[in-house]
Amino acid sequence: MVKITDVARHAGVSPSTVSYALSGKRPISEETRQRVEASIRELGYRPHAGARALASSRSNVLALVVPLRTGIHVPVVMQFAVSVVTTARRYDHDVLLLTQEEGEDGLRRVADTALVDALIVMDVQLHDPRLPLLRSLDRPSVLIGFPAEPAGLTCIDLDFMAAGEVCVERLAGLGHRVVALVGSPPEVYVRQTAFAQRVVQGFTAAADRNGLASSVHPCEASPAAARRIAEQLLREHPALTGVVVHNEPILEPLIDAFEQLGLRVPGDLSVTAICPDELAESLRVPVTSVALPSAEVGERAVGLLMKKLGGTAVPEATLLPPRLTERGSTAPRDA
Amino acid sequence: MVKITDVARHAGVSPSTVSYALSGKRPISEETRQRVEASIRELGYRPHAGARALASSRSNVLALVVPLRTGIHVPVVMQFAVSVVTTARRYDHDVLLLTQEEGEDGLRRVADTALVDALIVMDVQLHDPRLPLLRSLDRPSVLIGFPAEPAGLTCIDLDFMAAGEVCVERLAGLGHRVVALVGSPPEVYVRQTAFAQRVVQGFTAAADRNGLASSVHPCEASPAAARRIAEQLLREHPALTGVVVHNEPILEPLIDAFEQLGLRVPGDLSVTAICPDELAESLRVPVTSVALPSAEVGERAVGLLMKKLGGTAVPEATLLPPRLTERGSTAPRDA
DNA sequence: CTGAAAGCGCTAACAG
DNA sequence: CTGTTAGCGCTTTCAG
Repeated sequence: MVKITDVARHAGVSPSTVSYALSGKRPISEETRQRVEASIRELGYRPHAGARALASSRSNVLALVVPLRTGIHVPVVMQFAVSVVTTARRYDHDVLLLTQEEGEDGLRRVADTALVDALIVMDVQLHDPRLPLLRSLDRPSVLIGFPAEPAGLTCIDLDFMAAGEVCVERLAGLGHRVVALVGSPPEVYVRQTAFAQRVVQGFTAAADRNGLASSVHPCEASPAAARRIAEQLLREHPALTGVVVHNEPILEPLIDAFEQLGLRVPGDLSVTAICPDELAESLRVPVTSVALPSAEVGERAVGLLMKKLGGTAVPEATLLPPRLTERGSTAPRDA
Repeated sequence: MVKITDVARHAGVSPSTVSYALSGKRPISEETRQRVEASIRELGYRPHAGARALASSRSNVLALVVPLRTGIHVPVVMQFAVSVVTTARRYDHDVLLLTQEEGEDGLRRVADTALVDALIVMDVQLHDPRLPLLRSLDRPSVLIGFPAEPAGLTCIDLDFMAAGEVCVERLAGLGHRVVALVGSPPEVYVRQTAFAQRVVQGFTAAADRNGLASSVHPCEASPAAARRIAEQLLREHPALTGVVVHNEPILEPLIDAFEQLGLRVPGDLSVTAICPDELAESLRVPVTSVALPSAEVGERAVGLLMKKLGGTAVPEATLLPPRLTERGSTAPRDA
């Protein structure tokens, strides 16, 4: 293995000069830098990660805790993870993958052993058991999602309440008077996943504000459940003309079900969704939707972490404003 | 930070004794071990990962390279990743997440900097550009999937050829004489992803062997594409009564399309699939399928890596035999 | 702008 | 069964 002293000897400089040439933490004459870089290339030198971590007390690794629960949409998690890894690399960091299964012990372990410099935690619950730990850890963290008590933590997420509102406002603007929210599977609400509840809040508030009749319907992530919900909606809310869907897997089946029940989208029924743009675009009926910006959230989460690692203060809360894209699934209500 | 010398002093032993008590690499008297463990607990000692890696030249971290390409089924990747992480933890290892985007440089980087001890590479192509690198690396690796030239590498995967065969044999056994394979999206074949081609080989060979008329149809992963394929099949192969599907996202839409075209499953048409059991079970018509054992592959990949890290020789090729589960989508052909 | 040298915290000979 | 000690390879004072 070629080490820094080898490079130093080969370039005719001291090890510290090689180190500084690499880190840029002190000025190096252009000529010296050239020689050092040439030697590095020639010898194929790679600094030893462990040695570096030991000497600098920085591992340049971030922990990413991904959820395993049911009721979450896997592609979103994956997209987010990829975005975190890609962004971390831009900052010269790597990403250690942890599953939620590891729980608090896992977080403590990777933090206390200095395996990672900082943590990103996905799928935060309203009363997440990991919050006290994260607050007490000596390493910075960023949460994806907002708990009930976010004080002392750094959180980022789409503003789901505003997203729910925007969907309703859009439907109201098109003249719809009776709307329904088809939401995530029941267990998601039972677990008190913040984002799901926030959508409900926004949806309901905006409906009330606009004088719309509204109802909320959790829904399992299966086509059969979608069909049942569609039938139930038509039966119980015959005047319904606007639906907001916050449940990726059933988006297409639900629209299919409505059409099979004789309702045209958007002719008889306008549909808006909160989901990734790629999904909304790819459906048979492209759906007007508020984007779930996983990639952006991942990017910004890493950015926040880097600032914190650099000693810069960051806002405790970052709520990304909803961005609604008009597609083919919404239309004015028939007069 | 509490370090090993602190523990040693507190327990009245030497640092090496603490180290050995932790690693079990040499016998420690029961009494000493008790004292050491008590001190560790009391002081909340956690060995520094970097120091450990430097001194032992083992980071206890595995690299996992996940694919990003289109045409792969995300939940399978995720399930595999989770299985790798979970299994790695059982062996006291962690997992560093790399995206395929990083390419060969990324692999070389994490290997050469000693960030990881070993690598797991998913989505291996027939002529994967990373193969020479993996062969030359001084760290062990395991590939998920088989390239054209697997010599000198450790590979593991479901035996996709046998899987294709099993599906056909099953249909043949039920009396079906005309069968079709609805496969992965065209780009998957263009990329020469080994597993997709192997399914085709097995499918075709078994069909020929059994004297069945057969055809192969790559298919995009959209419901619309599924519909088109269904129509095309009925038009071009009116005698068709058996279908093998190797394309998760379209499994349900395809069956829907067949039924909307007037074909009952399994009454008029028997369907078998190669897909995760959870998917096959969850469909409206539970589908007879060969399981895609992501969890098992992940587990065994880690197991192989651990053996290699321990200096034990392992087989170059591990092909998991297909396991077909009978569900509601297959029936004997009408006489 | 550069060098010398003191660790970072742990492991693994070596010695007993 | 246990202790002593020499590194592992790098970063970062301190000194010039």
